[in-house]
Amino acid sequence: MAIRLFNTYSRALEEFSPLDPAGREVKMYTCGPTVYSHAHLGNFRAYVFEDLLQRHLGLRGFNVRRVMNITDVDDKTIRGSSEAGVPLAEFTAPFKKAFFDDLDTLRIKRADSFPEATDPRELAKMIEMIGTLMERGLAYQAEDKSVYFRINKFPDYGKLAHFDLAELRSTGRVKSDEYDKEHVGDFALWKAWDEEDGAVKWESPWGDGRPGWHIECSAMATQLLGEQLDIHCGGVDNIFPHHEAEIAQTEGCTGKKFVRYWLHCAHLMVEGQKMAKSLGNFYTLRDVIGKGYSGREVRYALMRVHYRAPLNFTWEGMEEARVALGRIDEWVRRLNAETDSKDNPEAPSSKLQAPEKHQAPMAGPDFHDALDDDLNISGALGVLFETIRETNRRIDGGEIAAGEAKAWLDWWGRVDQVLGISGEEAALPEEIAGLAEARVQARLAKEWRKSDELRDELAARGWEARDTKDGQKITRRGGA
RNA sequence: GGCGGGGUAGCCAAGUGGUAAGGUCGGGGUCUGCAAAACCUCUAUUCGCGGGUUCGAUUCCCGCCCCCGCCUCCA
Repeated sequence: MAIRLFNTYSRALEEFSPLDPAGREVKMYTCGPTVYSHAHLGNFRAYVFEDLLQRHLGLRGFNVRRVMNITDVDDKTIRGSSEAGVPLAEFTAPFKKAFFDDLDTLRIKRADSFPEATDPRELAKMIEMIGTLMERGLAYQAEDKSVYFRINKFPDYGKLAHFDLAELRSTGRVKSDEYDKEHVGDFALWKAWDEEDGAVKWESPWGDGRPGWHIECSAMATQLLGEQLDIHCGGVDNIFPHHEAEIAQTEGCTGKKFVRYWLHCAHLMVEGQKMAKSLGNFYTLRDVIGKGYSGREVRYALMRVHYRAPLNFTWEGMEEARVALGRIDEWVRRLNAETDSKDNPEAPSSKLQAPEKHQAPMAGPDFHDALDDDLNISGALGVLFETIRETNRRIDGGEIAAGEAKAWLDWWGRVDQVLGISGEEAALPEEIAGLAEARVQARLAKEWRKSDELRDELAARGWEARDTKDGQKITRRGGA
């Protein structure tokens, strides 16, 4: 089954085929964070979506080369460093580190490179591109000394967002100091230095200053991935102007189609509104972890809604994620028990004849097929949970042989290559083991009151005691 | 005003021209010393509203309503 993706450019589902179908290489560029504070959950929704996309393409045999930029110079980083009274690089460093820590917490695979806007090599590329645009009359230096892109010279400007330039209407977000431009829609390629920038400046043919935001991505993408990309992702708020500008700049330089597939994810909402730093209604990953949730629980909560639908962040949703993951964990444990507990791993399980060949037996829709359809995660999770219920039912009935349990674990392994949500068995702390043993003794003595107290005690510490036909089982609940 | 996304059970959310996946919550069971887990079972005659096409529409067409976002540097 072919992979189909919704392309913002055409506003239609398109069958995915990379530039180089033979090599199966996919060049993917994803807009990264501006490191002036901690990224918020809305940002991470986008990164989790991109991670899911990368993992699914990987499972389908594509070799994804991904680049994610780090914006470490802009108005906000400059303001932050000046308020903190430290050099720009010193101000952004801890936020860069925090960003990578957060990626790890959410089990987001690292991109192949994370270029930074202030890297001299990247700056050189930006200046080179601006120079080319100047030569071609696609850019001009205004009276304020800044260099702007001349959108009237680029007929395709507006094609991605489907905007008619004549219809552009100001929303008051235009800064008043941009009156030197030929057209209100012209955007800065190089921003001339002014006093507020302090020590932050680089030399260029047009005087000291710093790069505009958009040129950053054009330069890094072409420098690291080439003039044409397969996939470019971001949040819907990047469609205009950011990605529109990227197309104009890049194609203005190369004359080639910049991106084949534009993918954008919808916003994360809080109480029905977009989560945004500018609105002050945002949570950072650290806020949620601080409430006792684990990275994989957050990952699941961000991933479980289709990327093009708005996702409302709620604590109820976090609880649901916790319960659902606990169910998956328990299922995996049971399958493992079915493979472990049999006396002879060579022999089929005691109970029934074991079929020799256990391809995970699915008639009907497959997990990965669902994802082929524009990352239909709900459909895919539906397959997973139906599988869980069915295999649990058969384990209850003693119908699963060791070989089949093993086959299901293999199936889960492939599924989790994409989901990245499997739990890790936490080692039993001595203290917990002691309480558990005391409870076993109490139960043997039929001291129910004492055993119930010990169960509560364990629960208070995040461990659950269950009495099964094979004796007491201690498992970690929630978290991890 | 222009351009998008969305409106399906308490909540989250798939989906198909033929009569509604899955998750979660809640009720009832099996099991258990009691629980928990797991499983079984119940919970939308109905898919924002009104028309139309059709033997039949949640699914196609037309009109309308509501929510959210973008419209120059927010993922």
